[in-house]
Amino acid sequence: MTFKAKRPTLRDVAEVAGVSEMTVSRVLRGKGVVSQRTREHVTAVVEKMGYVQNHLAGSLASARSNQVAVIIPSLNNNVFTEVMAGITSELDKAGYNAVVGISDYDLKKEEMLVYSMLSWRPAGVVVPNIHHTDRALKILRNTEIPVVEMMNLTQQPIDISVGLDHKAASQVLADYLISRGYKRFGCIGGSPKDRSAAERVTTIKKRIRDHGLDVFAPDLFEEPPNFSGGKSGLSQLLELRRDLDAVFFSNDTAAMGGIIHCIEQGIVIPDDLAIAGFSGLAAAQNFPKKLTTIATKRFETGRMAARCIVNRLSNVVTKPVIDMGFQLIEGQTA
Amino acid sequence: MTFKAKRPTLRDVAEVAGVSEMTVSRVLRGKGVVSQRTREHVTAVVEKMGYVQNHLAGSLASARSNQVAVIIPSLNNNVFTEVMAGITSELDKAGYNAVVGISDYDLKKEEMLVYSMLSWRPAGVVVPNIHHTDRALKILRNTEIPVVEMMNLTQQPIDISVGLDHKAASQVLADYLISRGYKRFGCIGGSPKDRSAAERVTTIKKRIRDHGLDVFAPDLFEEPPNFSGGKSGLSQLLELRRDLDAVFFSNDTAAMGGIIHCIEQGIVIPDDLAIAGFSGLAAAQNFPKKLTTIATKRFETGRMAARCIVNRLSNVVTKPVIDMGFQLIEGQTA
DNA sequence: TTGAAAGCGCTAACAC
DNA sequence: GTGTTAGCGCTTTCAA
Repeated sequence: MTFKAKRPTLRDVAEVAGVSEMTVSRVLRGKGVVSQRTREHVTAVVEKMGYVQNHLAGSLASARSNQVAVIIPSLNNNVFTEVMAGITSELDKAGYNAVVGISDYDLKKEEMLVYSMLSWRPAGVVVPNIHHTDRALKILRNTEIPVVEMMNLTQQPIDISVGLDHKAASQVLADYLISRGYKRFGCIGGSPKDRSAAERVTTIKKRIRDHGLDVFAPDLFEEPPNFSGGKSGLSQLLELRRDLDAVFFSNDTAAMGGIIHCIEQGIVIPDDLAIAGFSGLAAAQNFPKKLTTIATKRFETGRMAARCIVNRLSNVVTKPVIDMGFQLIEGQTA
Repeated sequence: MTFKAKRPTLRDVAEVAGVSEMTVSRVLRGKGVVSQRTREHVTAVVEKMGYVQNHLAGSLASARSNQVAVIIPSLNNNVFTEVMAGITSELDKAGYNAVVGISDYDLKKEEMLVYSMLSWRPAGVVVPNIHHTDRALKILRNTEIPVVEMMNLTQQPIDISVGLDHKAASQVLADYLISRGYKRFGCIGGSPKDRSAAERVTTIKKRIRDHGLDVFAPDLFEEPPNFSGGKSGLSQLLELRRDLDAVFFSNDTAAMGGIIHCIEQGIVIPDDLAIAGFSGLAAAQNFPKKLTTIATKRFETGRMAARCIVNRLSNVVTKPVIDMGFQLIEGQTA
C-alpha cells in the first residue's frame, strides 16, 4: 500500500527546519528580519522538501495579490497580442503576473470574465475598449482596485483610459484618401462584434459621404477580417462593384490579404485600386508596396496600461485619460 | 469624512438575507438542496449587494480550483495563439478558465512561471514542449495535478504528451524537396531559443547531408523568424550564396516573408528558387502560390491538451502519449 | 432543508 | 531576531 504524500505546508517546513511558521514565511517573502544563518537553513529545507507556496492562503490572509486580470477580445489578432506583450513586459518588471481572459468580442462573455476574474481578488484589471454590459460596468465601478480601459480612448473612463481616438484617426485616413483624388470607395470588415472596427468604418463612411462621394460597404462578409477574409472580401467586393478606385480594410492584416488578391489578379496598386489599412503592423510595411495605414502604438499601449495599474498600486498619481496618439503612414498603396 | 465600504462577504449577504452563510454558499455554487423560495431570495440579495465571490477563500477551503495554468512560449507566433484558442474553447465548455503565462522561449522564465502558477493551486497545468529546467521538472513531477506537455511529442512524458513528431515531419519535408531534384539548399530560422524549431532545422540539415547534398545554414540571423525576419533573412542568405535552389524556413510566417522578397526581386518560385515552410497556416495557403509546408493541427492540439486535463479531473482514463500527426502539403512553391 | 463548528494555509500585529 | 495569537472568507462535515 502506498501513501500519496500530501504536499507540504508552511507548518511542515517549519517543523522540519525547527523554527516557527512565521520565520519560514519571512524567509520566503524576503520581508522582515531573519538572521543570515536561519535564512540559509530554511531555504535549504524548503528546497529539499520541494515546498511550493500557497498563494491562495497567502493572498487571503494578506488581502494582497500580485495578479493583474487582463481581458482581451481575441488572440487571433496581432494587435491584441502586441498589446499583451507590452502588458506582460511591464508587469513582469514590477513583479506582477498577468492573468489573461479571452472575451471573443462578446460583451456577455466579457461580463462573465470580469466576474470570475475579480473573484480571484487580483490587484488590478485591464479591459478592452469602452463598451461593457450594465452588470460588468456595475462590478467594475464597484471595485476598489485600479481598472484600465484600453485601446479606444474615452473621456469618461470607469477609472483610467489608455488608447487612441479611433474616430479621429479614421477621419485623418479618410481625409487623406479623399485628398488623393479617389472617388469611388469601398469598405471591408467592421463586423459589429468588434465595436472599435465598426466605429472606424462608420466614421470613414460618414466622412466620405460628407464630401459628397460614394462609398460601398455591404454587410455581406461572413469571414473575419483576417488575411484570408481580406483576400476573399476584396474579390467579392470587386465582383459587385468593378469601378471602385479605393478600398478601406478594417485592419492591416485584411489589407495584406487584399494586396495579395491584387497581385494575383494583376490589379496595379494604387493606379487601378488604392488600398488602406489600420494599425501599422510591421509586416504590412514590408510588403512590395508599403501599406497606407494609421500607425498605432500597440506595445506601448499595453505597457502604459500596465504601468497605470502598477503606479496606482504604488500610490503614484495617475492621469485618468492617456492618449497614445496615432500617425498617418502615407505609404505606397494609396 | 467618507467611509470606503469594505466589499461584502458571504457573512454580510447571509445577514442581510436572514439566512446562514452555508445557505448562501449553497445557492451560489448551485450545490446541495435549498428551497426554491430561499434560493430566489438569496439570489436577489446577492445581486442587489453586488456581491462577488472570493475564490481565494473558496479554493482554500475546498482544495479545488477551476483554473488551469497554461504556459506558452510566445504570443507573437500564430502557432501558439491558435493552440491557445483551442485550449480556451475546450476549457470553457467544461467550466474551467485558462491562466496564461508567457515564457518567451526561456526555460528559466518557464521555471519561474511553473512555480508561481502552481502556487495558486490550479486544477491542471499545460506546458510547451519537452524541455524544462531541472527544478521545473522536479516541481512538475512532484505535483499531483494533471500535467500536459504539448506541441512536440515525447514518448516519456512527465504525465501526458500531446503533439506531433517534429523530427519525423522534418524528414518528410526534406525528403520531398530532395525528391523534387533540388540540390543546393538553404535554411533560415531555427534560433536555439525555440528548441522545436532548432530540432527541425538540425534534422533537415542532417537529412540533406545524408543524401550527399549541400545545405547552407549560417547562424547569422539576428531577427526572429517572423514575416520581416524571413524577408530580410532570405535577402541576406541569397547575397551570401546566389546559387541556392531551395530554402527551408523554420515556419510559415517567415516563409511568407521570403515569398514577398522573391516577388519584389522578380525571383520566380519555384523555378528560380523553391521555398518551404512549416505549420500550414491558412494565410500561406492563400498566397499567389500555395506554400509547400507541413500541415499541423494547432487548434486541435490545444483542444486535446485541454481535454486531457478535463478528462483526468473527471477520472476518465487518458492515454499518456497522443500523437496529433502531420501532413505534407505539396503546394506550389517547391 | 438549514445551520453550527472546525479548519483550509497562510500573514498582520504584537509580544518577547 | 523570533514566536504567539487571531483571523482572512470561505467549504466540509455533521447535527438538527
